Amino acid sequence: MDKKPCKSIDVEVRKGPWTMEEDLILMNYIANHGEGVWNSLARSAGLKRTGKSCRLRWLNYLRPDVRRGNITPEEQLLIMELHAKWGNRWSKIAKHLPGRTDNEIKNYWRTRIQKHIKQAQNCTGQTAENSNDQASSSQVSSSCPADHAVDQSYSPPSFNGNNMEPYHAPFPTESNENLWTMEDLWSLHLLNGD
DNA sequence: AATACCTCCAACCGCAAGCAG
DNA sequence: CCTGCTTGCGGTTGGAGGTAT
Repeated sequence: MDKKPCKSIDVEVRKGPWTMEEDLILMNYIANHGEGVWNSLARSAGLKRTGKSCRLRWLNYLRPDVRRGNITPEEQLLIMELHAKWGNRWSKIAKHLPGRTDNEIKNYWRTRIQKHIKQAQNCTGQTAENSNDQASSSQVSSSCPADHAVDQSYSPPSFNGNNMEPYHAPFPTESNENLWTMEDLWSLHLLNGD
């Protein structure tokens, strides 16, 4: 893939966190030209990023319809349900959760749900090793009872027992995640005149 | 107050599938 | 049919921020 990092000139490729400027460039470019061939998009837009990186940034963060944080109990249930059905098919699962990205669901699963699965299993006397984190990746539901156990016995702290209470999704808008909010970006983008 | 540890998430990497020439 | 390129996906990692000691 990156076998030929530089076809013509040594174009240095930026990595790491995106800057506000880069975000704006990408947003403006897509607003004007639409999504397209990401590699050439990156070049034409003047971004020193790979097409992959641009695509990821757009899909996971910049898209206007993307919703981040604040996963509702309903969504959480749905994720668990679909994961029990399909395993780690994050993109497939994401399609059933409008505005959610596969990356977010994946992260959510790994950081929140999986943790509680382990805890639940420890409580029921199973060892964490038994359940082998990755078990779900390929054989998933069929051969992994633990995964089903998830559905029923796993009870996320946020909405278990007493009827799906809280999780009042504290994160207002993730505003503090980056130094600028999506609203900032979009208003800037509008100012820049699309 | 300092620092060690933990959690979470954005972003990168490698692989595979799809497609065009 | 073969080859190379692009896209999409899933796994993994690095670092920022939060919490505990």
